[in-house]
Amino acid sequence: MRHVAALAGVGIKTVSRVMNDEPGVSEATRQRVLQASQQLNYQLDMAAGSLRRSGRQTLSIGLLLPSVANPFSSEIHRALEDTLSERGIAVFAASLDDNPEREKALVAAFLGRRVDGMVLTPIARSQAYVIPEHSRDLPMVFIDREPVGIEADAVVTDNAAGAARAAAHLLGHGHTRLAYFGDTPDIQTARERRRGFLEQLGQAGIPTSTVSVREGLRDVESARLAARAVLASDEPPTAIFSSQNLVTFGVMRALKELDASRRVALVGFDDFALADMMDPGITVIAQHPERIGRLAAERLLARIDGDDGAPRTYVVPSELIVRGSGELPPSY
Amino acid sequence: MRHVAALAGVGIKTVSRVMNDEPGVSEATRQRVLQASQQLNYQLDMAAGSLRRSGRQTLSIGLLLPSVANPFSSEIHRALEDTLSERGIAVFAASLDDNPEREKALVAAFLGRRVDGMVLTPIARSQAYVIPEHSRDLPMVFIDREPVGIEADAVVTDNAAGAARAAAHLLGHGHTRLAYFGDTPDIQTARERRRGFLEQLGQAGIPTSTVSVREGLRDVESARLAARAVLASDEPPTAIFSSQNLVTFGVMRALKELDASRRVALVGFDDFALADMMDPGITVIAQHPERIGRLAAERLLARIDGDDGAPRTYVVPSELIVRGSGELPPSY
DNA sequence: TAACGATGAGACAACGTTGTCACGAAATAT
DNA sequence: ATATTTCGTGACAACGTTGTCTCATCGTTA
Repeated sequence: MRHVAALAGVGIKTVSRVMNDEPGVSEATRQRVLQASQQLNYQLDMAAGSLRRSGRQTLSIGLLLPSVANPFSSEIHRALEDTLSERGIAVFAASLDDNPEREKALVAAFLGRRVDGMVLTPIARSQAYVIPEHSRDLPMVFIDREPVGIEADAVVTDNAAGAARAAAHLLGHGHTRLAYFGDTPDIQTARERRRGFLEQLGQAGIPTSTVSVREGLRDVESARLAARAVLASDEPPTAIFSSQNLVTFGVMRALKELDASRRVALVGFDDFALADMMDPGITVIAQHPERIGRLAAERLLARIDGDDGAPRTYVVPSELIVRGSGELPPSY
Repeated sequence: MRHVAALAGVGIKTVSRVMNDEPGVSEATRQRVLQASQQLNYQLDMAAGSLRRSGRQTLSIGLLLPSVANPFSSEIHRALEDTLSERGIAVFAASLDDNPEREKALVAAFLGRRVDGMVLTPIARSQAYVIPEHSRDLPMVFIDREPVGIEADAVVTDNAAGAARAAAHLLGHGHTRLAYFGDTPDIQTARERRRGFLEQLGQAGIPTSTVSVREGLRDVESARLAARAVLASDEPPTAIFSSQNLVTFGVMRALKELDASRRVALVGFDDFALADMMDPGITVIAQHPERIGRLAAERLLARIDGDDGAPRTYVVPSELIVRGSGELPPSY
C-alpha cells in the first residue's frame, strides 16, 4: 500500500479510502490511486485489515463435515457456499472422518484463523469438550446432529419422522415381517431413525421383538453381509428399511446376489444418484441437503449479524420418494 | 496475548516464545505461561503472526473447482486435504460453475486472503487474464485442464489415451458403427477425448464421417435427447462412447427407455458409484481423482517449499473397467 | 577477585491496515 | 469583509504478533 501511495503521490490513508470505497476523496485523486494500484497489481490484505478494523471480521467461516467427498456433505457444502458467497464469505472446509481428535484439532485450527463462524457436524460425545469456553460467543451452527453440552443452533432432518414414514409405507403395503439395518447407535441420527421406525411399527401392533434389527453397519460390505445373513434365516423379512446410504447399497448388493430384488421390499434413508435407474427403482426417504445447507448459512449469518435470540433447532422435513422397491408386496 | 502475559506476570515476548515453542524460557515460567493461557483459553492469532513473520505464510491455500458438490471434484478435494492437513494447511474451497467472472472474483478473493498457493480448474479461455501479474510467484497447480497463457504446473488425466482405449475396446468387440457423445468442445478435456476416440477409430480404418458425433451436451437431459435421436436414425450405432459422467447418465436413460440397454454397447468416461449395479454393469474409463488430488498437493507443497524448476504437466493414467455394457456384441 | 559467556527475559519496532484527529483550502453564510 | 462550515487529505496510533536488540543475573574460568 505504501508503494501505491508513493506512486500516486498521496498518503497511504487516501489509498485505503479509495480501496474501501470510502467517501471524501476527489475524483481526480481517486483515479490517480486506482491507476497506481492497477499498475502495481495491488490488492488489499484482508488479514491486516481485519486486524485493525473494529468488529474484526475475516469474512471466512469454518465448515466441518464427515468428509468433503461424501455426496450428502458436499451438497450441504455447496448450498452453504452459495448463500455465503453473496456476502463475500469464504469457506474453510475440512473432513472429520469420525475422529474426535480431528474434530478438536480442526476447531482449534479454525479458531486460530479467526473465522467469523463455524458450521459443524459434531462427532465427539460432547462438544463442550471440543469447543473452548472462549468461543461461546463465536457464531456456530450444528448440522445433521444436535450438539451436546453446549447451547447452539442446529439444523437437522426429521430423522424419526422420516423413518416412521418409511415404516408406515411398508405397513401400508401389507408387510408384517420387517428388518431394520442401521448405522451404529452411537450416532444420534441413527438412534433417531431406529426409534422412529420401531415406534411406528409398535403403534401398528408389531412388537419390536419380531423385527430383525441389525446395527453397527458402517459400510457397504458389513451391510451386505448382514443382509445376506438375515435373508438366509428361517423366517426372513419381507421388507427391509436401511437407515443410511452405504447400508442401502450393501442391502441392494445382497438382494441382487440372492436374486431377491423383486421379492423383498426395500426403503432406504437418503436419496442417491441413479436410484431410479435400478431395477426396481429404489424407494427412499430423501433428505434435503441443499435446504439444510441454506438454512444453516442463513442462521449463521443472522448470528454473525448479532442475532442473540435463544438457540433453536431447525428441522428440515424429509420426503418419501416412491420408485418401486418399497411398493413390492410381501412374498411369503 | 497481553492478558496472558499480565496474568502470568511476564512480558508478551515470553508468551510468544512459549506459544511457539521457542527455546530460552525456563521451565518454571513456561509452566506459568501455559497455565495462564489455558485459564484464559488463549489461542494464537495466525493472521497477526504471519503479518509480522518473515516468509509470511498463512498456512492456507485456495481450491477452485467446477463445483464442490461434483463427486469427481470433491474426491480431488478430499485427497488434497489429506495431504495438506499433515502440514497444518487449511483449504478454502469454492465453486466455479463454468463462470469465468466467478473464476476471476474467486482468484482475487484468495489473493486478498494471502493464501500460500492455489489449486485450480481453469475455465476462462486464458488464465493470464484471470491471474494478475503479481501472483506469478504464487505457487499454483492446475488440475484437470492445462492452463493457457501462463506457465504453471498441471495435473491431468490422459484424456486422449483413455478415450482411445475405449475406442479400441469397442472395436475389439466387433463394432464398426459408433457414436461419440461429448461435452462442449470449448472444454479442453472434451476436445482431447474426442480427438483420442476419433483418431483411434481412424487408425482402424473407420472414417470419422461415419461416426455419429454429438457435442455440446452439458447435462443429463440434453444427452438423453441426443441419444434418443441418434438411436432412432436410419443406421443407428451399435456402440456409444460418452465422454463424461452426466452424458453417460443421459445415454443410460435413453437406452433404458428404448429397452436397448442390452443391445447397444456403451463405454463412459468417468467412473461412478453403482456403475456395477446397473443392468448391465457400465464399462467405463475411470479417472483417479484421489491420485490427481494427491499429486497436485505434492506439487504445490514442493513449490511452496521453494522448488523453482520449470513447470511441468503431470499425467495420471486412466483405467478401463470392464463391467458388461462395453462388451456387448454389435446387433444389426 | 575480575573477566567472561551463557541464559532468561523484556523493550521496542515493524508487519499492512484502518480509526481518529487535525489541518489547510475552498465554499458558504452572516 | 469576516466567520463558519464543508471537503480533501495526511499524520499518527493501534490491532496482535514476532524479529532484533539489550540487559540483568548467574555460574564459570583465569
